[in-house]
Amino acid sequence: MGLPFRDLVSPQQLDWPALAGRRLAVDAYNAIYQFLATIRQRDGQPFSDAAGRPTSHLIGVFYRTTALLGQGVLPIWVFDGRPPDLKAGTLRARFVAKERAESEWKEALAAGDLETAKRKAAATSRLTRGMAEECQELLTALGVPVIRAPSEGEAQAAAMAAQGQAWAAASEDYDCLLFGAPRLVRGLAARGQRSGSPGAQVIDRAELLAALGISSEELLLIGLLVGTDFNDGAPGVGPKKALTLVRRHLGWEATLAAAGLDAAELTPVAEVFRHPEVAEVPPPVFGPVDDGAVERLLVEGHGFSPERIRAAIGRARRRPPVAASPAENHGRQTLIEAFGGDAP
DNA sequence: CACAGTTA
DNA sequence: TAACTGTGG
Repeated sequence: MGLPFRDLVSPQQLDWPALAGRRLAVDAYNAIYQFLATIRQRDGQPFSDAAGRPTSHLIGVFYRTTALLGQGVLPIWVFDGRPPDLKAGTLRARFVAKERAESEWKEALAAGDLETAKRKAAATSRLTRGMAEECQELLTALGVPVIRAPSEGEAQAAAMAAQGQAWAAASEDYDCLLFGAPRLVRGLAARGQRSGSPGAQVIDRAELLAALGISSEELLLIGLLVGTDFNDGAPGVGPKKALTLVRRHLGWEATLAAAGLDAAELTPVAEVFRHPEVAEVPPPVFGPVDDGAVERLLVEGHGFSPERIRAAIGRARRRPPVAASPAENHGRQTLIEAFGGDAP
């Protein structure tokens, strides 16, 4: 899945006030897949409405978004378009892995092993076109901008951060860094309004390169060596070995050759990262929550509890004040700007 | 995942 | 108030 960069990066912890007033280009598919994997019952069965239609994606998107807004964080949800042709192999492998997890889930259930069952069930998650559209509809009703990327959502999110339309890209996958995001926000689980709640971690791309002593192209090389969604990587080479090799600064061809990879074959893969297919998008605008539309979708459409929905919308409206001093406010958007000059 | 109710 | 546990759909 994502690049194994955990051992290479040293993230900086951010509390909620540090994120307030900032726009985040959220990798929607990454977040929703996590919701589908984790918002499940004890036996691994996903949540569903009375008609048996899944609702885990809606629960996750709704509560994540209202929690972020309640913290003053401004999420722009960026959805995937058509995957690059080079991803076909990865997509096939994922399909096979899901089939396998499906049978292992059933086996665990038959054996009465609920813990394994839930873990296997998580790996069967499928995000359908209809589910993505439903999430987009919900987000629009919440007054939150939705971007449909032409191709990879992470690439679009990275581009938006690079262009300053967002402060950072938000994803659990490190791929955003290869796509050029200047900052990557991870761990965006918005554990309530509670004091001392964790907030999130940020990885600054320039700081990362400086700390590792490598260039942008060399970071891409590490990706190619360990493998991405678009290539297999060198056998036996993980992040540590890849970094050691890249630090010899042998250059593009020699580095790949040293790991037994064919540079010519990897040029199109590198191009996906260097020049990803992204769209120019208008400045994202946040609007007011359309209570009626949210309730129609969640309460009437899927049997959510109206009390819970109203309570969460209320929390989303109760945003913290914008940063106190101009210095602290640097790089942030005031809530009046964010809400199209119509702050409540 | 995030909420809500419970417990100490 | 914080930590824990069951529930939501």
